[in-house]
Amino acid sequence: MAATIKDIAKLAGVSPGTVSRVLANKVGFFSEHTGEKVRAAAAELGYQKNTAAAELVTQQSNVVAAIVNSTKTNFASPIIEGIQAEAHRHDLNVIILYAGDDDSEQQRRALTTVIERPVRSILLLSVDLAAENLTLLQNSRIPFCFLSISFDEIQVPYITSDDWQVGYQATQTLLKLGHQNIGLAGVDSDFHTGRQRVAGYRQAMQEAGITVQPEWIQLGNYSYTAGQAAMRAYGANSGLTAIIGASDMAAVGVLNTARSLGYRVPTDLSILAIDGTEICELVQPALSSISQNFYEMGVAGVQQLCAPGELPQKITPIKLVERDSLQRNG
Amino acid sequence: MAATIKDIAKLAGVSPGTVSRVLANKVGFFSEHTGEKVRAAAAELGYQKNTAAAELVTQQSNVVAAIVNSTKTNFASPIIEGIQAEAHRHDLNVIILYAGDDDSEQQRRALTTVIERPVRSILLLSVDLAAENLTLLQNSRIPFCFLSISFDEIQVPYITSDDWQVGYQATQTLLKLGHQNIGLAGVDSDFHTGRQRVAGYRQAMQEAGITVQPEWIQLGNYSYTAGQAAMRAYGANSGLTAIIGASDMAAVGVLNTARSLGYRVPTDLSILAIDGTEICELVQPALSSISQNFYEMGVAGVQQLCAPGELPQKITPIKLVERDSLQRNG
DNA sequence: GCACTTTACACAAACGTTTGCAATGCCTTT
DNA sequence: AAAGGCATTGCAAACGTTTGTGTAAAGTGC
Repeated sequence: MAATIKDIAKLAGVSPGTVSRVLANKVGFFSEHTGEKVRAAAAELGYQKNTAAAELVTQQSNVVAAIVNSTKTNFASPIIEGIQAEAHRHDLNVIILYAGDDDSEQQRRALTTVIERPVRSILLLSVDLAAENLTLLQNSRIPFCFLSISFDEIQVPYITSDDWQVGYQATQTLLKLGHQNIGLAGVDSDFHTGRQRVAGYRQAMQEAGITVQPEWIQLGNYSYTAGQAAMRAYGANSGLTAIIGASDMAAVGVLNTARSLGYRVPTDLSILAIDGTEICELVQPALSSISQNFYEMGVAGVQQLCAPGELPQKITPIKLVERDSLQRNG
Repeated sequence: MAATIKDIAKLAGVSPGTVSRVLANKVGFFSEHTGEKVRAAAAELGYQKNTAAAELVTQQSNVVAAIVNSTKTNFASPIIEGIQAEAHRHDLNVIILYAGDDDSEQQRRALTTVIERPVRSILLLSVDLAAENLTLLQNSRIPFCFLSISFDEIQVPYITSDDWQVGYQATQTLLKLGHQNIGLAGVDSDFHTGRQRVAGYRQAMQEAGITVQPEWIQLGNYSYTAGQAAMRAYGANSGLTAIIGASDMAAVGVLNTARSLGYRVPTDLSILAIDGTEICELVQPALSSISQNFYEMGVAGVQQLCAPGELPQKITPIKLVERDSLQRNG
């Protein structure tokens, strides 16, 4: 139904090849006169290019796909913004797919819809791919890069913050304020990211000569409810004077539950969030955070995929952002 | 480089046509024996279908595109979840594009990347299309539907809440609690949605016999900063006892700024949010809200596109969700 | 006016599929 | 044994582009 290059050719009285060259603006391949004719015909027919067909013959595409693990993770937004901005600079288009939360079936669906189509490269935002899906991805021979997640067991390109440093610096920040009994809430220990954060935390505590009590580390999945659960586990008489939320959401969970348990924040209890997204500024008191540069991760992700040969694993910087949820102890 | 149907054909010793039929599992068109052979060959070569090529010949696609107006709007998530769920049920794939905030150039980019490719239909989440982009969309002849936005001037399919009712019921809720001086903060009056909310608000006030003071309506773009600005404009001695935030974000802006102005919420000031997303539960006090059923909008959106002939404009229900930010006046 | 280059275009193959049609061979039926 | 039916498969066209090659006409230099 839609007009094709052939319709234009017929209307303008030239060959399809010529139309293609005019529309692609291959200068030097057609006269002023035919250029005019073709463009007029195209406009008259309301021509829309069928890029899929073009990609079929050129065997290349200018779309990069971003697969994100959940609609709920709030840090995906700045990463995507970074991707969009940098993609724009390289004249690439971005499509986004949601892969659900650790649902390997949904992951597979998202993955195949992009693999089966001509996409130039794939960015995976914080998605922990099931083993069979990783093989699928690797077999596709499409360049890819993980963002905001790291691995130790497998050798794949990724860009993320130094999670060990995240844990270490968070803990150091609180130690410097005189805190000794410091909790770590909502962190998961199943994946590399969480393990690294815990390791950084432990190292900082050890250097300060403090023995970490087992109950100080409350595991979870970084969610709001994980933060709530952690705080309930600490209880009203935890003896803690500071808590690190393993994510912003976890920190908010800690904050709200601590309040309902009777803590005043930051007077009785300091809270330090990890991530530093928008949500830190929305709650009161605004949460101080070890902030990741998510935007930069997105930018670096598409750069890495545009300039192969670069080293495949990159670390983006983190920094402490002071807001209102920390207070010196004693 | 990647294996094609021809490679499989060669390896299995059959024709490409047969391979296609086996892989598409067209029963009755091939023998058990060749089925085995072909599948084995496909597996051996790690074959990945080129769906773009297939879509070229069949002239149809199973992907629906969702275009969202910004990475920042927090209600996009539940809509997308609804879309995904319903799309899955119809065996469709979903891709998401970001169109930026009222940036007609970015809109055009997003639009053309989907129009130029075989997509079955397009869902536009809360995006207010520039006139020329609407024409582009309409000329493409791809079925589309707007979500969470409505129009009066133009005749297009959309699914959203009844924004007049939103404004009316929000105001009624506060009136019933005995409030008289009620503000409306952060609403925009440039588009249909905002105008309707204001109209509903005015009607409810008028029915209660209250004259709306001009400064009670503070315009804005539904953002956190719009809420802040509105509350600063009201000031510490506003005379208001209740404020409707035009969105969750605006309501949070109002909340935080009110606090810093010395108001206690809800003791001195009741706040009612519009939207009812997750954020209402994260702040303290948790914000009561007139909640929209965003998930349902997503579901209805893909249903509408799967069953043409349905009426093109649909209203999803709203409801009051009581949390902790409202209090009886006097 | 000849050989040569340049310009401007048409032609056709190719990309990886799907699918209508034709062809083959076997099995029934009469 | 001829005719018809059916199961299985191959062949080739088609989808909408891009692009290398071929070629006629026009321009250039001597």
